[in-house]
Amino acid sequence: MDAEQDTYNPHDLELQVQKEWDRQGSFEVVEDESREKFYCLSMFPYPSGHLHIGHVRNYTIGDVISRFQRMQGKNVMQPMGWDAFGLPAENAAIENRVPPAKWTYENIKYMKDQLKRLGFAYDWSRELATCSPEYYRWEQWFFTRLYEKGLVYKKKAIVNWDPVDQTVLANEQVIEGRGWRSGAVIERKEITQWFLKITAYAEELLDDLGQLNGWPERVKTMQANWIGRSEGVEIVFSVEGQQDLQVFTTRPDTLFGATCVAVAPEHALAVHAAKTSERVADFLSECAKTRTSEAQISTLEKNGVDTGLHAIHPLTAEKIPVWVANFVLIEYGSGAVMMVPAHDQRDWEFASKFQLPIRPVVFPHKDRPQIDISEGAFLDKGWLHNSGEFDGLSSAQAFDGIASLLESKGLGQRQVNYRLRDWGISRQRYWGCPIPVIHCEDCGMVPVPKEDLPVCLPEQVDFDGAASPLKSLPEFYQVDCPKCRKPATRETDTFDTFFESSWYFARYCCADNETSMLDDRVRYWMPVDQYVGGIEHAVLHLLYARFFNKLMRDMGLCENDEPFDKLLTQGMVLKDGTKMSKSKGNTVDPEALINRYGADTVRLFAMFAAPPEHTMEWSDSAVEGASRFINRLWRMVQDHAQQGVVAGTGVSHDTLNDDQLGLRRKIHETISKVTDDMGRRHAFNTAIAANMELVNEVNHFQDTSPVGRAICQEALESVVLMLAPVLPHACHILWQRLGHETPVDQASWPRVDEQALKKDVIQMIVQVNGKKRAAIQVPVGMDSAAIEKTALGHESITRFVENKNITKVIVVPGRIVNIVVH
RNA sequence: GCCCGGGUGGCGGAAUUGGUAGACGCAAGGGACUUAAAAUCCCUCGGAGGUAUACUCCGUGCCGGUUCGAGUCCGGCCCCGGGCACCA
Repeated sequence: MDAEQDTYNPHDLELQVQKEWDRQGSFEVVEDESREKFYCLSMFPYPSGHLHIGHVRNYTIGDVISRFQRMQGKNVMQPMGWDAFGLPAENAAIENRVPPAKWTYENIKYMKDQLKRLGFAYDWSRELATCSPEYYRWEQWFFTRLYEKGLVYKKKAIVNWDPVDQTVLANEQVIEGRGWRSGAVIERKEITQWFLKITAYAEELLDDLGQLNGWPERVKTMQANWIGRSEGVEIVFSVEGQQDLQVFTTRPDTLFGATCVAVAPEHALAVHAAKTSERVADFLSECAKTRTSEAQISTLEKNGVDTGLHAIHPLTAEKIPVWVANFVLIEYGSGAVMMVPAHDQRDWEFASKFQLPIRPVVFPHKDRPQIDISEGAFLDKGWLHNSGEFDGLSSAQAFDGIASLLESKGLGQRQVNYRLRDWGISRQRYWGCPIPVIHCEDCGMVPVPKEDLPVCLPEQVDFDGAASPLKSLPEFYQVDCPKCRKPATRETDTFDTFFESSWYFARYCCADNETSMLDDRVRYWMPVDQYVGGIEHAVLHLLYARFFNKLMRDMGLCENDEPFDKLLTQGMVLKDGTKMSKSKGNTVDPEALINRYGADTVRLFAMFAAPPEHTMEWSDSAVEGASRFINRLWRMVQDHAQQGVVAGTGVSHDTLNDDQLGLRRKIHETISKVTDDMGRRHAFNTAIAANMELVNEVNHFQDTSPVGRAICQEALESVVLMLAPVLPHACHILWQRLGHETPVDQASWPRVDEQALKKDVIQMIVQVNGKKRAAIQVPVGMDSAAIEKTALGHESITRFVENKNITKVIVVPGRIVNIVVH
């Protein structure tokens, strides 16, 4: 062995090992019914140009899990691809005068190289990019099938409109109410858009959360709240001289307290009122200047204006005013609410501001209609008063009674409402998948037939950023109607990029199929066993992907109900206390770290710094320690190997001395802990810490006898195997040094030797009044009474208990003794 | 504003089921080796008192509660982060 190989030189070594993997095709997999499969997927990146540290964290987690599962003997598929459509490519096109396609493909090339340098065990033969026609043709086809099934429709929706650039802006492009390029004040504008009926699946999407046992509770909670199922009543208020007004409420028991009805600024009634009232018209144009996002709307000061119209209360026939209010959302329910100021805080604030009557009808006491609502509304359920025939009933009884009465009069209907809205998928942008529809004057909307797909996005375009170039490309939009062959117009909107990321996980199973979207291989690989990605995707992406999976299932394209069996939501990597993003310019480029320390160090650091689900604040000072550890392990294995490796690690347990037994116990305690940490808990940071502890112990173990060296070999082999998922390059070489010919990525995970774990005595802590006062050594299996006696006999304990009354002694065998005195 | 998380030494974090708070590592300080530096090795390292590696008290964002025992459970607050439907 030459001296040069004795020093750890990550750059040459990593390149050499990566070449070997490539040559062997180590991570290319095929379906094999005889083996248990494991599909490990990390959320694919947007090709922004460079990997940032959040990617490194995400993909290292996925890679460690994949390599760990390989060592458990599973047939592991870990693919990678590119979420390649999106706004940043358009921004770059404007900035650098380069077509989005060119920019994107160059980024992909660069980032793929970066991923390879990190040594991830990807099956690159399955690589896909969503901006390639081979990929998006199938979602175009899928869309046309959904259209046939009636799951797609058009309706008007509000967008951010830049009146100077004459274009639609994304929320992100609106900076403090102004267009990011033009600086013009943004307006709300209604335009016709395509929608997917996700609400038709609301119930199943909610119910099936119950079978996702491998998902974090918090993600399921967020999704459940997002879907927002609520049971209530849709009530009809007739309006003088107008169409009836439908109002949904979850609190029909408060109906007698309704003193006003409010509609959203976009509601037909409001628009009608504006024709005759200048005040209403002014208010609507004021509202039209506010942002479209819910976050913005909800922070607005509550404001409104009386339309002058009156609604008829369905049960009392009282005339109550109809207002327009800026906090009523047109997109939720019917865009109108009944206001019950006494029992809804928002309504209470509104009524207080505009001196509308506040009429309490639900009270905390059955017999005593008294309540103080001078400081705020009474939100709890209770007992009804001032409610006609329903006086004296509980809220629950009144809910039923009032609902039934309204139904019998044809003035209302029990209804389940969802907060979830249908998914608007149209984008008035260039760099996206063309929506495959043709508008024909005679035939109406005509989906592009399968044989005409894909509708390719022209890639050589002039792009100035104002409006989509597709709208000025007659060769793109001037087409013949597929039905009647008359001249017609092609849709120039593209899909929301979430469309692409909603099914890529299935396509990886058969990325090479040129004749259909999915095939039989999906049945082998799906569902994804482990999905890894950022917590910021907890609702939107993960909900859309679940929805698409159900659509695909209902079309017979796959069998599984849910796409992701287990989910690991990786915490954000923050820089300066906030999310890293290109637009904020606070990203950390891991490349410099790889150049300086090598990929293994970067991987080790990313996994050791924090548990995967934690948010972590970036700091580069600790990388040094990760590098030091690899060097130490390297030297230890080299030193050991130089004395000659020990073949076979069989040692006769009965003949070992205490130190030897101690190290063997440590080895197997570590294997036991690390297996659990990596396999079940995904606590990679503590798994690494446990290996570091073991390495420290080996370091202090000075036994050079044949038996001692055999145990040393066992320890080093265990560490190399357990760290191979994290440090695949270094461990590849170290495993060879320890005398193995089969590469470590094909080795089996070490097994726990139960015999080595045996202990004769254990330590127990003795407390007095809950404070630690002593530690005692007791034989394993000692009964509680004997433990108590030992504890009370300890000199540090007698000091604390003498002259006091012992009221209680709690003994938890194997854990603790607590003596209660006073 | 609404929904979901988080808050433990100088720093990242550990404590898995309510049972020894601070594992492992970083930074810092001291020492060994070296002509020197780097690397490496050894020691100290939550705060206060104390000669002390004896011992005592305090200590997990704040206030209160449950319990023999609370970082962990419950109630109320404060601060920070994520999402809020056209960033991905």
